[in-house]
Amino acid sequence: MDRTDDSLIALRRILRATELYERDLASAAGVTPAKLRVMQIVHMKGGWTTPKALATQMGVSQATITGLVDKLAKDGMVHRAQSETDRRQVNVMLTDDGKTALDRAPDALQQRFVREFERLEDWEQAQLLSSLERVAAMLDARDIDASPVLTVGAIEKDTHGHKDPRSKI
Amino acid sequence: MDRTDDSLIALRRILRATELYERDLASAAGVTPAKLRVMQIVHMKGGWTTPKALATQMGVSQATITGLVDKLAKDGMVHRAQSETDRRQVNVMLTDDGKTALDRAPDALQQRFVREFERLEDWEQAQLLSSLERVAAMLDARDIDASPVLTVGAIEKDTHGHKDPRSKI
DNA sequence: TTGTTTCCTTTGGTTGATTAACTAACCGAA
DNA sequence: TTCGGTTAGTTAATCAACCAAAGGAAACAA
Repeated sequence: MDRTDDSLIALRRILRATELYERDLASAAGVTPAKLRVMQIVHMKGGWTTPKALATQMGVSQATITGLVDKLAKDGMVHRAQSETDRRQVNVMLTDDGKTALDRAPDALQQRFVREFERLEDWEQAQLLSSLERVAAMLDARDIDASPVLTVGAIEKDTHGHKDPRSKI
Repeated sequence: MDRTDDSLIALRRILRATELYERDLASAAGVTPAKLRVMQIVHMKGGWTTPKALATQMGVSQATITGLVDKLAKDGMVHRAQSETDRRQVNVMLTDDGKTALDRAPDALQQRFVREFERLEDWEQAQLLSSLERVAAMLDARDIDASPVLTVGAIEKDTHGHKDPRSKI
């Protein structure tokens, strides 16, 4: 019985599946994964956002965002426009082509997860959620720092105070 | 209470933690993630293996492995030796320096998971394992030969029918 | 006004990946 | 035994995605 190894294997399968889906998704939309991520975030933010916000959310430097937006602009997926309120800022907006491309890339992984998840019994959903949050806490150093000793009772509250507004899969 | 959303968020945190960890490794001790992965696999295989096996396991092309092994050899972490049984083959072996470096650059993320996991009660381990395997099955129906090395980079034994082996989230 | 900070781009890299073309070695069948 | 096909690995050219450092320009604070 090697539960630790089996758990690691399961975890890795989850990561691997996500990776593969991300790639399929991107090729369905005709862009690379990183560019698709930019477009998804722009869409999620209501159609426009700034390079700064993109860099923060994606966890990369602004220089990287400049490069990605350059390519997306050349592909006609987004366009830049100077902010009227702060002329240092640039607004990155989806073009109609960009929106069309996004539509062609439905989030298959998320859809599949949601479909399967909602088919589960109530108690199964609760257990899965609790387990996932626990694993997330185990891997996410910020939570470890915040509460170094995890107890069963701590599971419920350990996502509160999580500032980082991250996207779903 | 939206369990589906919360589960997706937890999943995303798991992916995110892995992603960030891999990047952090790059800045630590000069060991880049891809090179470390090569060394881990060589170690796992008992101290030596071939470029072909590395390419298959990591899901990248042989040319990529050549490049990585080149750099590792230049760094003095591995060395090449022609196989005696098949002179087309090259054996990639860890040097003493390589072994030392592996010890010094442990897989912090995996270690953290293992440490936390093994601190859990027996029934908690069982529940976590069952949940992880369930999620893995939900996301990935394929049968992947996964080894217990927790990295985003793929380890896939059977890449047949997989035309485009890329990596990196 | 002047100095500082913020937002973004430019420049000049590195890493990790690809494909295509090539060499060398093995292997099976005529 | 030698020819043709397959396999293993390297080389070369290229690309995507990242970064750090060094700006420019606008906003802000003193």
